[in-house]
Amino acid sequence: MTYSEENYLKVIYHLSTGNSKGITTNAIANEMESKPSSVTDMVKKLAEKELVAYKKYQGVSLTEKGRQHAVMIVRKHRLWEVFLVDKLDFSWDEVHDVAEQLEHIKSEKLIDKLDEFLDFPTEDPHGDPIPDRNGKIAKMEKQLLSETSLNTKVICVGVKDSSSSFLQYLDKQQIALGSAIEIVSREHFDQSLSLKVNDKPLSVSNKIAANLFVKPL
Amino acid sequence: MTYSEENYLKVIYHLSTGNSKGITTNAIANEMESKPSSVTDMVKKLAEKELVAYKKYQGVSLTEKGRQHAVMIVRKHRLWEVFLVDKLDFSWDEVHDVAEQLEHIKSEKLIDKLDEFLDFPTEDPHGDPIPDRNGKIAKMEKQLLSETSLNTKVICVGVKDSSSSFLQYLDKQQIALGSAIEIVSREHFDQSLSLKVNDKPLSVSNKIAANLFVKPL
DNA sequence: AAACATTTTTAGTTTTGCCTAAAAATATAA
DNA sequence: TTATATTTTTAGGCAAAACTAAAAATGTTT
Repeated sequence: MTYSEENYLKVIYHLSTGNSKGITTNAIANEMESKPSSVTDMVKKLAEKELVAYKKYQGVSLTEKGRQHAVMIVRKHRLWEVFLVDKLDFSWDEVHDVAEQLEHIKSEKLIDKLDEFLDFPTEDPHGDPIPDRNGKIAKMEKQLLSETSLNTKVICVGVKDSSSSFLQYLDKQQIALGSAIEIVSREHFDQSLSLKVNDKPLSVSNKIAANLFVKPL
Repeated sequence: MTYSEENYLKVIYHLSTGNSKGITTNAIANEMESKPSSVTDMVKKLAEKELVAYKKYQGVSLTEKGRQHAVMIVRKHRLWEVFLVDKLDFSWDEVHDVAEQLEHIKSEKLIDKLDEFLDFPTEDPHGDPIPDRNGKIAKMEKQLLSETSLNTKVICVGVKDSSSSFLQYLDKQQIALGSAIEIVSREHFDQSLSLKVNDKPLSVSNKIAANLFVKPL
């Protein structure tokens, strides 16, 4: 499996979650910052290897085999992120690009040993679940802050958008995984929220709230 | 710098140590398990980028810029080897292939943080020196066991050949870095040696002795 | 120094992964 | 439902990195 094939599988995997239909070549091309025609080429190759199911003009979807491969790449990516943050003191907004490279290292032993070394973490630094060595993903109860009702006490358990600008905003506001959040009021006009984050008052836009995962206390 | 270019630089670097003249395309092709014609192509490209000095039919040598790059790849390779052995419990005969992949990961921050995490090791698991972040290599006093005189007490500090078959042989004989070795006698016929390794008697062929680095106590 | 052998380079292909431009299929609108 | 717009695929090309086979240069013998 080449570097490039792995990237395609990963992208198709991510586009698939919560999307039951076939993934369009356009969507893939957008995500990969490439061209639809390039995607068509690669998708044919992946179909040849039975990693995706593909019918012309109908989009693609992962086969079970393809899904299994994709999940393993995600596992590697997220384990490396934990390593970078927990062991090498990277911050959560710095890990993505390096993990993108590390996820392609081929050695089952390496990844299982790393898993053990990190104490079998179940989530990465952004709160995303880490598949176990069999590809099983423990799903966590979580909801968007924007969809949470008033006066609820919740804790922050993840981010939807993990762009560094969003993560740096959260750092600035001292919101981290594990932060206690209470929704004090919701502005009707723009859906912005008044919060208490670790007992300190903070006002956030709906866009912020729509990218923060929380779970009830 | 591509993956392939890095591999060429690394190979040229290794062939250069202890070899003042230009490195032949044939030598490089042998080392890389490829063909001389392929080497010629790549060498031209590297010369274009001023990483090597190259004159047709005269072989290649690294420029200072090329040497600096090569040393950084070696630094990464050896640091990752330390990581694998010290932190993930790999044995010294298992690390090479994985380190070969990891050495191409691009992130200065990663490698400096890793260095720090490992406590700034000066040698890799085979006793080879690890260049510091400026490319400086501390050279260690060491000699081949085969060139050591009788009745000398030495300790094992490295291996010349780091193939897994040799390393596994050493494991079996319980010879490791730090082992105390005394040369009891040398057989004139085949230059084989009678040793005491950690006070236990052991007889080894000249070939073994010619691949073990030791230093006087 | 000429003849032969070896090494190195050149020339021309192949494969992979991408591209552009044009054609084909599908989706949307009048 | 036909016309128009959008999406997707095909066709043909390009660059990187490898290869084979042939040509050129260098080395080695006699």
